[in-house]
Amino acid sequence: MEPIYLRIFKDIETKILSGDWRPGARIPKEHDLVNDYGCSRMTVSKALTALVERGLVVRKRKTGSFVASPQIDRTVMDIQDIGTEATLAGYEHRYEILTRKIETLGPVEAAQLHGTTGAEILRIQCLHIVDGKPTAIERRIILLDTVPLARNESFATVPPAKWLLSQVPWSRAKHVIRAVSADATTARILQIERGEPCLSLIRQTWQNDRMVTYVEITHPGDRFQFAGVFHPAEKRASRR
Amino acid sequence: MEPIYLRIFKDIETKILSGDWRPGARIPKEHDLVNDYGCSRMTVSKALTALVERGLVVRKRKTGSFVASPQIDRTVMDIQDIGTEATLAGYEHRYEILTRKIETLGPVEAAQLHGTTGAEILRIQCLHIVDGKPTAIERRIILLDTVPLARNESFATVPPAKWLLSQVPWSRAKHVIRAVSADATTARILQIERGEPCLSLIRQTWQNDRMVTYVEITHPGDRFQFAGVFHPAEKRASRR
DNA sequence: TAGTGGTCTAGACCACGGG
DNA sequence: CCGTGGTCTAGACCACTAT
Repeated sequence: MEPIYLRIFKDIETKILSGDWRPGARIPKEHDLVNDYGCSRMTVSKALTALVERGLVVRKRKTGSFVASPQIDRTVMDIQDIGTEATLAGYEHRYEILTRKIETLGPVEAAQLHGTTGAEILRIQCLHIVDGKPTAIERRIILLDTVPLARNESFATVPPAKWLLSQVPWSRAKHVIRAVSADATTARILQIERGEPCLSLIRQTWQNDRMVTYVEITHPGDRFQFAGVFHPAEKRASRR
Repeated sequence: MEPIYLRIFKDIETKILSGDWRPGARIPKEHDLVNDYGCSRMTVSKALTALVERGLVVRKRKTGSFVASPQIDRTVMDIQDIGTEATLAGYEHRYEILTRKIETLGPVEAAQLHGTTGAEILRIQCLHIVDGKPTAIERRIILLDTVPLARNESFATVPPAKWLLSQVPWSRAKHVIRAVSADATTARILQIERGEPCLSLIRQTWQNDRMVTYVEITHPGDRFQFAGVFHPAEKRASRR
């Protein structure tokens, strides 16, 4: 027999992960959940505590409990949004859209991303400039089937990463970090020498087994690093 | 007034982090803690649940609760022990000690590591070979003040990372990941061209504000990457 | 002030697993 | 078997904060 608190936990988790309950939405008050499930308030509380710990829920006295805002990377390392990060670190940040076009996914890429050949995608390239220096190239694919609203979004004012966070309620992500050589194009855009080492972060994101986005962010090796302080189970990380 | 469960949590946490209770040690049974703190069993249980969640404690029915084994990186990414990882991935792994000598920490390095000039250290260089190919150079400093037993350890059979995990009960760690160019020495040892991109992981570890070790692990960019799948708050990560 | 979550109790029954 | 943790109750009082 499955524990009641786990059933409550899973029910709410499902509602949130599926996007049924959007970030900021109100979660039934504890008293109501007690009635719904016919259990004691401690049991409800245990489920909600676990949801808070999982980062899906925030609780506020007097006002109630709410669906938290998605923070895919909080568990790993905070590379979610170069702009926000740079600002926090006290640097000026801006970005330019280099290209933006709608295509269909070719067979090679489809295989590489475990996606579907022919799926309609939005392909974007951005250059991020921090403190006046080119700091990252962002090469991104957004699956228009999963995020149809992207079709009409120019990304002129809101960076793709930030915009996506507001559109897709909660996600699963895969990260790969590599060291690569700058190819000719990359070198020119980042204003470095060809062959210089670059730090490459690839992130692929899904919601409910539907791919949301695939992005490769390439940083000059000498202008970027990932850093984090951790004591076990305190998950904050930062980058410089 | 601090909640009782938090007080219990902190008391036990302190005992474990300080090394007072070693990994595997028995934690007082819930009934005893109920008596010690004069509270109900639910309150004790709440504290223990939080300790499990933090990774400091494991609980077993009938047998009791115990101090967990330290797993510094479980919260971040599993790069703790190249040998174990390689074996898990199905590759053959061996390593060679290149140098091993006792020195004192010079002023430059001391400043860099926020350590004390003149502190006695053990300096080790290892080469890790996975699947027959040089895969990582490990350049490590161990503070002999903090880990005196290292003085007599040859590391001929047990890699430094693994040995340290067994010696230092629990730690705080800082990680930095960078892309760097292979210098002449590194290139020769890793059998790559000079200037080729390498992935560098630096990890500095403390126990109770005393530095334990500082290590830089340098991988050829084309033979190594960090990868992880995460859905928020499920912290498993792996590397290939 | 009133509504909400935060904590706590003093029991209870059950599930698991070592002897 | 029986000791241990796993879960649960039906209340209770308190702390915080929006109104």
